[in-house]
Amino acid sequence: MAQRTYQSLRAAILDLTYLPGQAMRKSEICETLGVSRSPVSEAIARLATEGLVRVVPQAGTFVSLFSMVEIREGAFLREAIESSAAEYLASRITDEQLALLRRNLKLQEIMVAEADHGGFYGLDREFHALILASTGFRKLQSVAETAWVHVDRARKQVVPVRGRVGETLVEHWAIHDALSSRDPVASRAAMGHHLRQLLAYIEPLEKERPELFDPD
Amino acid sequence: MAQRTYQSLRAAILDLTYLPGQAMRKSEICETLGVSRSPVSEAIARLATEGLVRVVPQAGTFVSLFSMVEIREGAFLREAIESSAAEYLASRITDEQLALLRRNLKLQEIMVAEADHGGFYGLDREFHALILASTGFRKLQSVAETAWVHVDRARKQVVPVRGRVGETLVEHWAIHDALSSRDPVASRAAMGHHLRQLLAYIEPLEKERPELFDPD
DNA sequence: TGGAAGAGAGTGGCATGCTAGAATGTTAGG
DNA sequence: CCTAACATTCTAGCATGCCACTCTCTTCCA
Repeated sequence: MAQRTYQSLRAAILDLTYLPGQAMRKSEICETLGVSRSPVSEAIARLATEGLVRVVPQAGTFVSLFSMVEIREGAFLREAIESSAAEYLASRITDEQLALLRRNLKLQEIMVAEADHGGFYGLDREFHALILASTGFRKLQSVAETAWVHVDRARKQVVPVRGRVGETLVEHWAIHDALSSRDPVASRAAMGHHLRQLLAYIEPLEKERPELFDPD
Repeated sequence: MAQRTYQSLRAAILDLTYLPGQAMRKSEICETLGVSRSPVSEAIARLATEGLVRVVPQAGTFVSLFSMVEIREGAFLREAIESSAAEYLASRITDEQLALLRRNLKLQEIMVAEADHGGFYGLDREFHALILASTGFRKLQSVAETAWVHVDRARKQVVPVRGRVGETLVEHWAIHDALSSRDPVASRAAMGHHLRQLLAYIEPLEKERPELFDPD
């Protein structure tokens, strides 16, 4: 049940139900979720290790502000992980795994045609998860997701405004093509290029919404 | 003070004071460290997220067995992170940072000459920490360390037997040289080559001490 | 004698009282 | 009117009681 409160709080932070900088009152959370302080404390401890909240002893826990340093760091980490995964996978990926990728990409094309951005976003996540899962390493996805969490929180502030599903789809196909031709160098390059795109969309946010950011 | 018990337990697991598979009794830990169950629970929760212990609800907490899959995954992750860091750093590293690396390497040479393996190991860690810190990303080191922890636990079973400080020193210098010549490709290659060496020393352990391993 | 069922001990997880310290609002003094 | 010190109120963190569940050892029956 601590797991449940953890996921609940995490989701609330990511979709800005809890605003950056806002205090998270344990007593409030307890009565809202109908649980005791123990599971809430454990959940907050996990959120603190992820950097989503900042705990000040004997004072309070606060939702972390956006930090351009942490966002860049998260982007760097995910690029390091997924680019290496693509390179590693190029010489090992099976035809079945490639077929799963193609199936996912076909669905992405439908979502683009129907302008279903929510559906596209889900398939985007699944596409990257498929690639990481194909390596056979089980925890890679959770590490990448943890690294990515700060980028993702900022992305939600930007992407509804400036979508780029068309370009994203092309880049996804490029990754698939590099993998299917079993070219490690091209696979790393395609994945790296793809992941570097988003950061350019996020950078301006610091100037547009400075109140959300931690003055590093 | 939960932090203190966490570090204490973590160290005990890493140097095999707690053997793989052994049960960790909370009550025992409480009276040993003289603390209550709350900080112990929090520490164990953190260890569980790192994969160092396995918690079976209402049954017990057990030190994780070695797992060749997790060891390979940790090695993959660290290579992904540090190789990318080396590539990233090649075009950004300052002369001061290079000087710090050189100073560290000079000390490593002394340790090799004096056959002080413990001292060399400490400098080895510092060398890699220096490189990660030079990127300006603050959490990189803790992520790499968390990823590496399973490899490190296995390493301690091997390296006292089969040291390779001489070869390691040569590889460290190669990394430094690639960085100082500001060559991203060579830097990534040198770091990747260096990190891939250790795994070859660990692989045989699975056959030598199968009782320590989780039959994946 | 073997196997299964039951009783007991032990475990992790949740709930809750308590304490030390930080922040804020108020009051007293300059 | 401003400043500084104090008191009140809040917080996180630790200690501890309680409970539901698991495991093991013993006992009883086939």
